[in-house]
Amino acid sequence: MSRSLVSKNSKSVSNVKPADVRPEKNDCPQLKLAPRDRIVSTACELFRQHGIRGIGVDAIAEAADTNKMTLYRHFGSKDDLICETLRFKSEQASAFWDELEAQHPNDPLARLHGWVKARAQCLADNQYGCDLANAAVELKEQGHPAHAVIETFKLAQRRRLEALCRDVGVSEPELLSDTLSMLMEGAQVSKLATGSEGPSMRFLRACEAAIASFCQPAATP
Amino acid sequence: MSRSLVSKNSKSVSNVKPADVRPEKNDCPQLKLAPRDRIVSTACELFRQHGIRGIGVDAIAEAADTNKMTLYRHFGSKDDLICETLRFKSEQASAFWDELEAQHPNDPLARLHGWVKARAQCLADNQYGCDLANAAVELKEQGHPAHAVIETFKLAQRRRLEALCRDVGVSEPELLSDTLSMLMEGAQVSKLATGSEGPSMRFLRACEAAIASFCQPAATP
DNA sequence: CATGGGTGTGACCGGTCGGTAACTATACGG
DNA sequence: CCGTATAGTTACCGACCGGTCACACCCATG
Repeated sequence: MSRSLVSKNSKSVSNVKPADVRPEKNDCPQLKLAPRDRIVSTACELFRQHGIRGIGVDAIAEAADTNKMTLYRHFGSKDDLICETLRFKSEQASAFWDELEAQHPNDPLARLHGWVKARAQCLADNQYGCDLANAAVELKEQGHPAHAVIETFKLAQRRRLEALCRDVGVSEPELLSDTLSMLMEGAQVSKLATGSEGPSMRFLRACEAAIASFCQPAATP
Repeated sequence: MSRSLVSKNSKSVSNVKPADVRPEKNDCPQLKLAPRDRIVSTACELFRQHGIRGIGVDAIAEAADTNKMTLYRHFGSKDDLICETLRFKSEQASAFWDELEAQHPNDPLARLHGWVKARAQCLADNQYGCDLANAAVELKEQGHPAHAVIETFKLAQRRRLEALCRDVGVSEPELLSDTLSMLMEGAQVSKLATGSEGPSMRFLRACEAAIASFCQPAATP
């Protein structure tokens, strides 16, 4: 008598059909952006909601209020589109850093706390984690062009955070920077896996504690 | 003149065909375990390598040196199999905790450091991160039975780590526990996204620094 | 030797995938 | 007003997906 001979016909792993997406077509009318831009931003959203492998090009095109042919005229393949959406997200993140710098000029510590606060807010706002990191998890085929985009993005983020920690004048800026990076990345995936009542609920306090401990003259006795 | 009209016919998002997997069939002969167990452990490995959506039931069955019918006689659906592999991994993790307890009886602090060291080793050894967390990232369909398995697992892990921190007698055990959880989760996905030269390279030091700072009477001035 | 449960085989199903072809409709700049 | 470029439409392709069927097989137990 073997175990688990139950629950047939679930189908929940299969992709999302165009019909499931259509109702959201006009949620963000995007006021007649160029088709290409509509496709990119729609793909961003659908990749994030359903996963890269979980949504088809047909559904993306339809949700973007266009069609597959037009999509393929702008992007040679789905992989191309994936890379483009990741680059798009990269640029948004880069803009966030510029904004942060503008908000707290000449005050690195305020910038660092601003960073933590913004990340915590972002964590609370969306339930899908970092698109770039999720893509890295989802796309296992090594050599996939997306990996280069992801790595470039993560490297840039790391550099900026490390530079910020250095500007604050903290002891061991690389260690603090990488600690904060891991806390952030971990908070996002943890929220996906465990829900908002999991470890991620203490993300902000964990970051502040880490920063405080590195601002002390030395944490070792 | 629009951008990126290049690179057609990549296909790298498509699933792995049985033929691609067959050569590895005998890598781990598993010495004629029962078909059911061969399927579970093979599925574990292939899910981890290719992602849950990236491998088909046919390929799993073939790699397990059996066939699709037998697979479906033991597991009513692919989703069933997914859940079973996640439960399998959960049990392995649970066994790891027991082992840890046996290695350092009556010495919570050694146990905590042992945990960090083991996690760091695991991080160095495998390149695929936490299977349960990866599944959470990959399976966006809410209501998927795997989510319950994942949540149960993560909850158990969190409880054990928090109990350990409490036993150590640290200040704010929940905060340290969740900090370590996030560091670990973050290190794994960061390694996937950024590679082994990214933030994850400082995972061990980050953990030790966190523990040290919580062992101080107080980190706040 | 029979019988019956677990296993292997191969064909098959409807559906979706990523991607393409051929043709039409629209917009815009000269 | 025409030519060109872009966008929309429909149908199609081969491949693969998760899942099922009927049937032969093996082998232990009675």
